[in-house]
Amino acid sequence: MDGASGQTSAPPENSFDKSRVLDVKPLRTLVPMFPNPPEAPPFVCSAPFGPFPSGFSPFYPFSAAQGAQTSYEGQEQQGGGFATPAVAVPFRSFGTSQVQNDEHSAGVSNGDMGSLSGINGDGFTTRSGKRAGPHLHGPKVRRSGDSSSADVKKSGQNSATGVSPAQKDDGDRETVNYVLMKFDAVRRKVSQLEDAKESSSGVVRRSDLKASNITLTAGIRTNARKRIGAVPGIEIGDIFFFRMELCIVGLHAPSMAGIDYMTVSGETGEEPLAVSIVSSGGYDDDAEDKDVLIYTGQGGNLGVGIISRRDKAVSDQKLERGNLALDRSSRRANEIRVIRGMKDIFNQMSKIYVYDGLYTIQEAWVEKTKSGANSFKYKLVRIPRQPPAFAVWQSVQKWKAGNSSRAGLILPDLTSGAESIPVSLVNEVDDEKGPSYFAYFPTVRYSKSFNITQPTFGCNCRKECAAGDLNCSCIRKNGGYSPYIANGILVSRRPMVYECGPTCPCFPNCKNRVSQTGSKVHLEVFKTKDRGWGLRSWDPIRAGTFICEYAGDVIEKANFDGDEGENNDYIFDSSRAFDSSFKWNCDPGLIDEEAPGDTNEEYDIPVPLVISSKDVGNISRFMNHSCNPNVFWQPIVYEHNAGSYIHIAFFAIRHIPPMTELTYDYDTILADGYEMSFMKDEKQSVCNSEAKRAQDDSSAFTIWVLRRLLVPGATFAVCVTNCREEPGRRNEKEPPTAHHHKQFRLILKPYSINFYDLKK
DNA sequence: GGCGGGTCATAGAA
DNA sequence: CTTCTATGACCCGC
Repeated sequence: MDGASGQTSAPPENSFDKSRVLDVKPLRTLVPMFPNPPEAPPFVCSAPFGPFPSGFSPFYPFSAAQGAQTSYEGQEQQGGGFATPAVAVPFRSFGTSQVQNDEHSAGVSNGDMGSLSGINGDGFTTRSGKRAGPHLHGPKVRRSGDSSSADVKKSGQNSATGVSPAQKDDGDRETVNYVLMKFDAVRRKVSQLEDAKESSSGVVRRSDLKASNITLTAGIRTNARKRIGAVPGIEIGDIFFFRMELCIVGLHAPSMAGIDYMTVSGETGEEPLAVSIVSSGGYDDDAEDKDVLIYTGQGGNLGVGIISRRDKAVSDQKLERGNLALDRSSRRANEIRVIRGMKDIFNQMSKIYVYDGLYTIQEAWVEKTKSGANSFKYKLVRIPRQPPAFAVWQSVQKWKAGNSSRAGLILPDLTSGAESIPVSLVNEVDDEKGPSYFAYFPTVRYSKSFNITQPTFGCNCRKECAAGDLNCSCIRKNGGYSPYIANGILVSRRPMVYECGPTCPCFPNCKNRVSQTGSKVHLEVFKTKDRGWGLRSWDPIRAGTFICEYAGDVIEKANFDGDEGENNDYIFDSSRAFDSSFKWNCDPGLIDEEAPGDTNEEYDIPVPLVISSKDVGNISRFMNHSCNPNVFWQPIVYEHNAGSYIHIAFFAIRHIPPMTELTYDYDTILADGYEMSFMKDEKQSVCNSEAKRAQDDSSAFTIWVLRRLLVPGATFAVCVTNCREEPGRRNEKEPPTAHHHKQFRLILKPYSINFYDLKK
C-alpha cells in the first residue's frame, strides 16, 4: 500500500515500552546460522504434502475471543472504548507471508505460484508505527519470485504457465489450486467481457468452455496422466462448478460423459477399467444412502439430456465403452472416484460437483427401464474411513429443512435478524456458551469527524446499471466494466471497487451493489478445537462470492496505535497488507481480445483504515487468520450519509466446500509452521523480499529473516505469535496440533543477534 | 414468475 | 477423421 506513504504522522520514536517485550521470557534462543548460499533459498516452508484429514483447518493467529470467554450474556465490556490515548509504538514490523500447504481447508499457496517477481519499494518507510506485542503486523513483503513459487518450482516450473511438465502429469495441492484459480480467473474475465457486450439473444454463452480452451491451450492443467484411485492434490469434499474443472485437474477427463476409464493390462490382456464417474441425476440414479450409489450405465438414450435428441430412439444400453469398463471394474473391484452432481441452490440451472472419494462396485445387473429398454445398473459402495463429503451436504440439507437439529446449536441466529440469512452459533467442542459480548451491527460505523474520502457523485442510470455502459459513472470508475459478473461474483481484485450507493438513482436491485445486499450463504459461528471461535458456511461458496463485510467502529489511526490496539483482538487494519501477495486475477496475456488489464491487485486506500469490531461488529469478527486463506478482502467504496465511505468486503478466493472454516490472511510472517513477526526497535526502514534463514539451536524450527534485517550488530525483537507443532511428514494421519497461540506465544526479548554480513 | 422440458453448440477422449 | 457423451446456457410454455 504505497498510498499510505507520508500520509500518517509518525508516532514518537522513543516511547516504545520495551518492558512489554522484555517481560516475556524467551523460550528459545536464536542462533544465527547463515550458510549464505549464493541465492536465497526458496522462501517457503517445506510443509508436508498430500491430503489432510477433513476437518483440519488453518492454524490460529491473533483473532477471535480467546482466553477468558464467558457466557454470551454475561461478559462485561473491557477496554478503552472508541478513542483511547495514543501510546505510540515507534518501531515497525515487517512481515511476509508464507506458503503453507498443509492445511486442509486451504491447501493453496494463495495461488500465486510463479507470478511474483517484484520487490517492494521502500514506500512504507514513513508509515506509522505498528502495534507491539502479538498483534504486531507489518506491511506484507511480497514473496520474491524465486521463492514464492518454490512449491511449483521444485519440480521445474514452466514460468509461462505456472505448471511444469511434471505437474501436468502428476499434480499436488498447490498445482490443483493454481490450475483451478487460473481457470476461474479466465472464466470470470470472459464472462465480464460478454456481459459488457450487447446481450445478443440466442448466442450461447459458455464461459466455461472458453476458459478451459484458453487454459488448456496455455498448458494450464494437471494430473493429465490418468490413474486409478486418488488424484494427487484433490481432496475428498472438494467442489467444482463446471465439468471442465474436473477435467483440467485430472479428476474426471471426459467433458461430458459420466464414466471415465482407462485400459489396463491384466492377466487377460488389456481391459478397460473405470476410474471415475459423475453422478448427475441425469439418469434416475439412486442417491439416498450417503455411502451407496446406484449408477446407471451410459448410452441407450436413457439420460435426461439425451431424450431431446429427436432422431434417436431409446434403445438397450450396450456393454461397451464406459459400461464395459464398469463391468470389468466390478470384477476387479478397483477404486473408482465418485463425483456427485448436486443442484446449485443459488443457481437452479447449474450444478455443483462434489468429489465424494473412492468407491468400489459391489453389484452389477441389467434392469428394464420404464421405456422398456435394458440399462446397466451398478451398485457402488463407498470405501470406509474416508472423510465425509456428500454426507456433509446431506447433513446441511437436514438442518435447513428442520429434519434434524444441528448438534451443539446454541443460537439459531446470533444476529437476531440483522442479517437476512440467519447465522448459527454452534459449539460441538466444549461447553462454552458463546463468545464474549458484542453488539451486532452489519456494517462499519464511521465517527462523525472521520472523513475518509471526498464525496463523489453517483451514476444517473434509471434502472440497473448495465455491465458495460460507459454512460454510467459508476461503471466508468470501475474501468468501464462491471466489477461483478451477472451472478454477483467479483471478477478481479483491484485497488478499489466502486459500487452504486443509496444515493444512486438506479434500481435497488442494481447488480453493482453486491456488498450491500448482505451475505447470501448460511454462515455459522462455531467453536474451533484450538482457535477460539471461527466462521464457516453451511453452503458451498463459489470463488469470487461476496461473503461479508468487516463491520465495526472505524478508529482513527492515531488512537489505534495506543492501548486500543494493544488489548483488542478484534482489529482490522488495512495497512497490515502492504501489497497483494497473491495474484487472483486473470493474466491479461491469456485472453486474446482486448481485455481491461487487471494487473494491479494492490489496494488503494487513501488513509490506513482501522476497524475495531470489539464492541460492535458482525460475523466477520470471527474469521480467523490463515497464511493459506480461502478468503481475501477488498476495499469497496460507495456513497451514503452524504459522503463516500470505504467498506472492507470479503470474497472467496476459491470454491469453498460447506463446513470449511473461512479464513483470511491477517498479514503476518510465517516461518515453517510458525507465525512470526519481526520488528526492529530502531527506526531504520526494513524492507526486502529476499530472505535468509536461521535456525535455532534446537533445530526445532526454522526462521526466515529478511535480508535487510541482517545488519551486523543490529538489535532485533522477534515476536513469534503463533506456534504449532510441525506436522509429521510421514505420519499424515495425525492431524497437526494447532496450539493456542497464547499458550505458546514466544516473544524473544530485544535480542542482539550478531548476524553475519551477507553482503560479503 | 418459478418450474420443467426442449434446443443448441460443443468439449475431450476413444 | 468420426463417434460418443450429455453439459450448460438459454428458450418456451404452463
